[in-house]
Amino acid sequence: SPLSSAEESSYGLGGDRDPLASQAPSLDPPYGEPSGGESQPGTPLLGPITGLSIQETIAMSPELDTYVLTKKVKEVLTDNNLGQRLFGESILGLTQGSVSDLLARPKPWQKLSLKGREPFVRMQFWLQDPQKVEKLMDMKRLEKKAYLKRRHSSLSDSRSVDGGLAGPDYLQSASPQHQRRTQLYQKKVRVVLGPEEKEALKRAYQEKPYPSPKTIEELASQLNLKTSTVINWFHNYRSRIRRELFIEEIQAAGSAAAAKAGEGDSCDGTESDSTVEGHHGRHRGAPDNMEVRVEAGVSGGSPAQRNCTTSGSVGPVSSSNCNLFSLPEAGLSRSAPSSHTSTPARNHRDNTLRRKKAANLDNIIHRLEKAAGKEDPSEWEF
DNA sequence: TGTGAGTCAATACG
DNA sequence: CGTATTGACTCACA
Repeated sequence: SPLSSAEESSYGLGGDRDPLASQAPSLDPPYGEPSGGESQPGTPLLGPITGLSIQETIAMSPELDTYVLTKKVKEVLTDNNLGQRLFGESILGLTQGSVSDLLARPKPWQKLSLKGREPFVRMQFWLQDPQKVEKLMDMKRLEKKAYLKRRHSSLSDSRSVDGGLAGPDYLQSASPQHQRRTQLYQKKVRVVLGPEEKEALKRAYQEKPYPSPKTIEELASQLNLKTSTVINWFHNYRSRIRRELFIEEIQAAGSAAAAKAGEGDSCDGTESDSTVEGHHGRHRGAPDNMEVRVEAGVSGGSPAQRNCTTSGSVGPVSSSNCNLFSLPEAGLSRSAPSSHTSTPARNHRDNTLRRKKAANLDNIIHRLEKAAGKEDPSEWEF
């Protein structure tokens, strides 16, 4: 809501944190953005035509089918050999990783915040642009040219190892707005949790999705991790599991009635094209051991997530959850394709299942407790 | 202060 | 190389 003026400076829409925009040849972040002026009431335009600001455009945007949208985008990109990085940085104003994530598991439109809808609106506009491919290809060429140029000069310039650390140099000058100013760009080492640590955290999550500070401390010391790492892990895990549930909803709603999506998913991998339709390519692993599946559900009173197309989003109680009750089923980590057991501990699937069910219940309880504080049922948020 | 939503950016993977 | 994953961080909000 306050997207309006708030985060102008760097993040959000005014976004000029875009490395490419400021330095490289011309690449403006997303579409319009002519007003070079630092964010200001000016506000960037999204479409060439509309004279609306991005936020206005987004706010008015009709419901988009994020699943279909991303599918088309992926199609166009791959068909034309255009990478996510280029697309993300020049069209969406996002990094490659974010684009990958967005394209792989888009959240349903209704579950997106105003800000979260922005990338999708941009995708929509992009798809409508008859010259989308040409434009991107042009930028690709420009980049390559610039790259070769840099490379050439630095090579002949004796410094083979360009003075500035590896990586696209336009990224170096770009400031993530925070710790960058630190001395000599400390690469920021990423903590990588070991399999057993994750295993332990997942187990803890199963018992208590929302651990108390005390529990977190304990976990941290037991696993020899920083408290913040444990906290972050829980935040991320919860959030990612939630997203998987959303995706299940889409799939359930999409292919609902018909052949109830069961287990075997086989199916082509190249996609069919119809609209909704479940997306089978299952193996897009969810965070490791968490593969959520809709169990039964469908037929029941399932509100059938009126996601795509129609709008009948009338539902008084914003429900969405009969799927909350679906439980995750032990999944396999990608590292162990064949028969489970990527980790020793995974023998009894029953126990695991039971625990996951418990975790889901805890989750539900947690939400109910929060909702309990609200009188009007319409305020209940699950 | 804690949480969800969005992202970033390092790095694992192919 | 390009893509996928994921710990950490920023924000808005209650």
